[in-house]
Parts: sequence; structure tokens; C-alpha cells
Amino acid sequence: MESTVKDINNLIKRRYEELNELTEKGIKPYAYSFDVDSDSEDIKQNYNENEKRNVKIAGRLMAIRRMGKASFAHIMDYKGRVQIYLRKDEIGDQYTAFKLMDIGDVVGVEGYVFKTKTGEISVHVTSLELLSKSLRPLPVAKEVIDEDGNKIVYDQFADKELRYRQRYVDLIVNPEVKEIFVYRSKIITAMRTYLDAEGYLEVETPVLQPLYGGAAAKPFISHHNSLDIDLYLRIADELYLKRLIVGGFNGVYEISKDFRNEGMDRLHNPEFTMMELYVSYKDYNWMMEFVEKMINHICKTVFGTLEFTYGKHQINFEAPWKRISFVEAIEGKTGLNVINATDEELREGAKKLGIEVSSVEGRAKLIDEIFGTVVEPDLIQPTYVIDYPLILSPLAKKHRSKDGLVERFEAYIAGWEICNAFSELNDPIDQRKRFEDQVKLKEAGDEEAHQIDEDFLRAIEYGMPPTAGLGVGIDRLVMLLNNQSSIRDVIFFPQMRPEV
RNA sequence: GGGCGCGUAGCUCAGCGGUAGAGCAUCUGCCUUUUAAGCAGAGGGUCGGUGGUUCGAGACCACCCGCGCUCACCA
Repeated sequence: MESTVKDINNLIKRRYEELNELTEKGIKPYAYSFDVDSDSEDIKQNYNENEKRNVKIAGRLMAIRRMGKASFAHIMDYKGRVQIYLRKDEIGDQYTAFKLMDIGDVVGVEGYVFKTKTGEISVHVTSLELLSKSLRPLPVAKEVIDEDGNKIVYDQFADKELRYRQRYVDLIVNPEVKEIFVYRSKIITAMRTYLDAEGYLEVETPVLQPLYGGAAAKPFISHHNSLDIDLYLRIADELYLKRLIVGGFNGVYEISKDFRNEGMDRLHNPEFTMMELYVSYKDYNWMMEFVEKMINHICKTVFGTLEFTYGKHQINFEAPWKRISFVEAIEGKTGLNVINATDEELREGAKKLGIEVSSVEGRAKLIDEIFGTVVEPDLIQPTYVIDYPLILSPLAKKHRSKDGLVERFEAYIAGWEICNAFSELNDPIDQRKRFEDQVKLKEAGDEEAHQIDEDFLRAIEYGMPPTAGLGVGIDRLVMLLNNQSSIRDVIFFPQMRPEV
């Protein structure tokens, strides 16, 4: 049994010995179930001096204070911690067994609620049962509340690498981590509830795709053995969801993982969560208002406010959000009109801004770089950047009145892109031409240019209604609303190099 | 990929050329309302890895591995 544990040390060895001793006493160290009828929060919130309420609770031992024939301990359940009190003269053999239990063990307890001399609401144990023996020492921090009511934590489990690799431990010993993930879940639920209430249908489309598309990104490649073909993990849901609009759904959305084979940093994880929504007979103007309403709904239902602190910024989500034109924003900062400028002028302009310009850099890349350098960092309050150059947007519909532009917007908050949306291109002839232009870019060395998706073209040749489409980066939204600076802190298991 | 930083006991850290340390955790003894419980004692380390410099290396040098921050890339 012990040989299965690689890094045996004395602490672990000791716990195996305790496990054996417990087994010899006839105690089964891994129980099948325990009837719980209360929790730590319920006990503390519904305390009545005059009533010795009986409760059954279960949780993990997080602190033990033994005083000979009596002991105090804290157990932690899903809701928090509560103190328990055990006496040898009351629980006899169970007290002897308790001596073989450790911090980290999961126990079930029955007892009555009381208040100690020092005023802590606790459970006076009448029965204690081991539910799961913990064989590894938990890196428990000590907590104390000072005179001012501030919580001071000593020796907190802080090593980021260990916290990410062993998230289960992180979640046990750092309760605020759990909170963020609960908010993450609530944010997604609020979004789904809103979309459902608006009458849109949640759907699922392929993760494994023979062609990848819908975004500019490098894919992961996998292989199907029986078909003997390479398949790509999707970089976006877009092209499949639009096929469903062709099929006659009036509004479809999907909340799911996308995969992009690119660098990792505090804003990027190789797999990340995206919500994409497509609504027929609507355009990007409608979508801008929809996004404001949806985000406001999420903020209010989950957090009860539209005011958030992010880093040193105060962010207010109150609609309507500011709107600025992509081209005018750049022109205002640099005097450069990126639509009319020649390639050479763009190149010069970029160089002046300190952007590294390689000779292969295409026009689209240059424009994007310039925008990222001069405009993006200033977009702290929610801002719609609207009407993008056509060459940046091969799937968006041409602007109804402005040449060289498409009807597209991105929402920027705290300097990051939070969502991307457009009036979807539904003209199959134009779409084919855009794909062909992408192929030329690919041939010129742009690894992220689109492939031609003949089946998608066939679909819209049947006729796709006018449609508004949206993509929202869920991880970044969660970061923003929880004041987290790294995407790794809102993903349970962020990508890491394998352990040796 | 570049720059900076980190890796010493289960956890948090000190040590920066001369016998591997502290607090918590663990173990033994005492202790029936404690709460960073207390008191007395004990065990615990290939100092991330491999080479090198040196009489002598956690410490200095080189390379490697892993992580963090940051820049680039990634709309």
C-alpha cells in the first residue's frame, strides 16, 4: 500500500500507521455515507440561547486543540467553519479514536449547539465518526481575528505553482479561492438565465472540426483513427452556429471551450470559455444594446451593483456605454487615417509609435497593432469601438454607408477586449471573396488566416437571414468582475507544464 | 522567445564561503470551555538537478528543469 505513494515522508508514514491502528480498532476509515442535517452557517446563524438544538454535520478537520480528556476542533464544510467540543467522559472510545485523527480528516459529527465561555457558537459532540482518513499533511494556515476585526492569516499556502497544480489543496486552505469560482459559476448561470429568458436556444456544435474557422488563430490538431483524418479543436463556434441560423433557429447560443495554440500569459490560456450568440433579423446596433442589458443583468443579479473596482480603476457598467469609431480613434491619436493611408504610410506610422515592423507584416496586422498601441490602453470604462476596417473582419458585413468598413464592434473594459460582435456577412458571393482574400494572406505567410469553408458557403448560399452575432470571453469577464489580474485565478486547472 | 526574480523541513521563511536554522505542522508526556491553547521534551533535509571553482559550496560560476512577474507574440 505504501509503495503507491511516491514521496513518503515521516508525516505520511505516521498517517498510514494511524490508519492501521484505526482499522485494528474496528473503525472503517472510509465510510459510505453520513446523514447531514445542518451546516456551519446554519448553526451560527440560527443560534438560540435557550434551545440546545441537535445537529448532524460533516466536514474536514482544520484545527485541533487537545487538552487531555477534552478537545476543541474546527471542522470546515462547504459553508465555512464551526467549532466542535469533545469530552472523553461523554464519548469514550470515540475519543480514543479521535486521538488517531488528524487535520485534514473528514468526519461526521452529531451533537448539540452551545456557546463557549468566550462566546464561540460550537457543537458539543455526542457522537463522532471518521468518514475519510487523510493520508497527506495539509498546508493549513493559522487564522486569527485581531482587535479591529481583521483576519490575519499565518503561513498561508502561497506557492502559486503548487496552488495551480494542486488546486484541490488550494480550495481547501484558501477559502477566498472558492469564492471566486462560485462567482464564476453564478455569472455563467446569470448569463444563461438571461439568454433563455430572451428566448434563445442553447445548442452544442462540434469541438472536433475538419476545418477550423470563425477567428484568426492557430489551432490544435488531433487525429481520428478510423477516419484517418486530422481534426482541429475549434478556435470558435461561429461558423456552425450560423449554419443553425440558416436552418431556421431565430436565436442560438453556445457556452463552451475554444482552443487556441498560442502563447500563454495572464490574459490567455490555451483553452478558454466563450459565449457566442447569433440572432436573426438583428444587426450590430441592436446587439450593442443587448450586450449592455445582458451585462447589467449579470452585474445586478450576481453582485447587486454596477460599480466595480478593478485594480486601481473604478468601473461603472451603467448603460449606455461610450461609443467611438475605430478609424476616428486612431486618427485622433495619430493623425493617420488607416483606411486612406498607403501601406507605406501605415508602416511609417507604426514605426513612429515604436512598433516593430517586419517586412512581411500585412496591412491588417499593422492597423491592428497601431490600434492596440494608441487606443486600447485608454479604454478603461466600458466602451464600444465600432466600425472596423473590412480587412480585419472577413466574416462581418460591409457597413451600410461607410466604404472600407464593416458593421462590427468590440467592447473594451479596463483596456481589454471583452466581446466582439458584428452584423454577420450573409452575402455568399462577398463571403467567398473574403475567404479567397484570406487564402492569399495564408499563402503570403499569415498562419492565422482563414481557410475556405465550402460547406459554410453552401449553407449561406441557401440564404441566411440578416443576423447579429456576438462572442464574449467569459474568463475575462469573470476576472473583471472579481478583480483578478490573472486568467489562471479564474480557471480551476490552468495549463501547466507536466510535472516531472 | 527576451529581460528580471524565485526554488532550503509538510507549510511560511531566514541563512549568501567554514558543523543545515526558526515559527507553525508532526511525535512523546501533562492538561475536561480552548481558539495562532499552554508547559516540558523529541524527530524530521540528497538546500530543484548536473557539472565546475575552492582546502571547504544552500551560498560563487556554467548549463539544465520548474514556477512567478514582465515585454514580445496572441485582435
